[in-house]
Amino acid sequence: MSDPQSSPGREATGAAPGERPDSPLPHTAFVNEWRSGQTLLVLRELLDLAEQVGPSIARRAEVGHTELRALELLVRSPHGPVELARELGVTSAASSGIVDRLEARGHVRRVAHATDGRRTQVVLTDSAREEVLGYLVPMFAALAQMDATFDDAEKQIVERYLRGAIDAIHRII
Amino acid sequence: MSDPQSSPGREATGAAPGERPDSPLPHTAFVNEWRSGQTLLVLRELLDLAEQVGPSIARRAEVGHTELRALELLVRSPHGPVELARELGVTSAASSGIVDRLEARGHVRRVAHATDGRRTQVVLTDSAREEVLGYLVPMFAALAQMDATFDDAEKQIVERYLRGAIDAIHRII
DNA sequence: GCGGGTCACTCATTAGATTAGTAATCTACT
DNA sequence: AGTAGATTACTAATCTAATGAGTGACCCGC
Repeated sequence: MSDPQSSPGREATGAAPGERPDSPLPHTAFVNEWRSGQTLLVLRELLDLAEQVGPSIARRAEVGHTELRALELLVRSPHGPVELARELGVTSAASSGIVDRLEARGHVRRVAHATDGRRTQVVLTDSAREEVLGYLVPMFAALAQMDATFDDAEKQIVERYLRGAIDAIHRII
Repeated sequence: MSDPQSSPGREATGAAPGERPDSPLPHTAFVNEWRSGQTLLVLRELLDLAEQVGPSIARRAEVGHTELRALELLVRSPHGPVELARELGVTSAASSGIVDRLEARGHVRRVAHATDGRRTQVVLTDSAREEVLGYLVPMFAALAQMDATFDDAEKQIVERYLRGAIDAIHRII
């Protein structure tokens, strides 16, 4: 997500001896041409920042990055280990380890499923819920406070922009 | 950053036998009270999505997540290994390995620094620059296209919102 | 009541990070 | 000019968290 604007390591039309002077490096050429607007730059700054949130909280909470993502899922509702694995994009073997580590730290409990003897429900403990939310709530509160300074007409414009950004990102995901 | 809205695993005022009925779980209570607006939900959807971009591209490019981040930095300008380590938030030992792996795949070259005998410049090869930009350009192009459908007054509102979001996130980072 | 599918888990291996420590080189001070 | 302290790049040993492969328990439709 970093800014590909300008590439000091290479001239736009630079050519090594023996190469054709305008050798086709289409993406490089495209990016060198490109001057994006202020709003787009701010959006990209936000997207870059968003990538740092997870790892940063995980460090402070002293859990792995994937473990934090598991905790975030578990804040919403209990999941089985395999279900977690699917949502996290890891193997069920990895998920077993994730639940082991979270259980060892007292963040979750394994509870047998009521009707299906194969299943286990991984349930967040109250203390873990409080801790996870304790990390997230300040951000959500600050976002809500910021959001409240916009009237409905403005929010509608912003929402259209944000949905546009989501669609754009979905093109490469 | 998944949605902490609603917590089916626990009643808002639920209390285990022997506990005080309204035991203080302040963050949980706060979140249970909270109904956030549509725009905020869309913003959070965007932030969640942003976290997936890096890993998804790294998978396709068949490089590690940190290696991709290094490549993104190197698209902008050459860096020394230690400089990379600082920007990536890893140790210099890890950075040595990152550069090793990128070099082995032909994505970067190590070039001796012109004046400082201690230093190495890690330089992106043209093919790697093209490849990295090839993954990013479609998204940037789509974002620019979307951005172009907004007039200046609208962009100003959006920009204020985005800057507000950046500030909010910075409170917990 | 059997067979295919699912779930949770274990084991061995691998990728990628850490800590600790080294040699080479640069820079500031006397 | 000589030297002390910083900085750079790297190596070695170790740790963590992932993978792939495979196991046994259990569910459900035929």
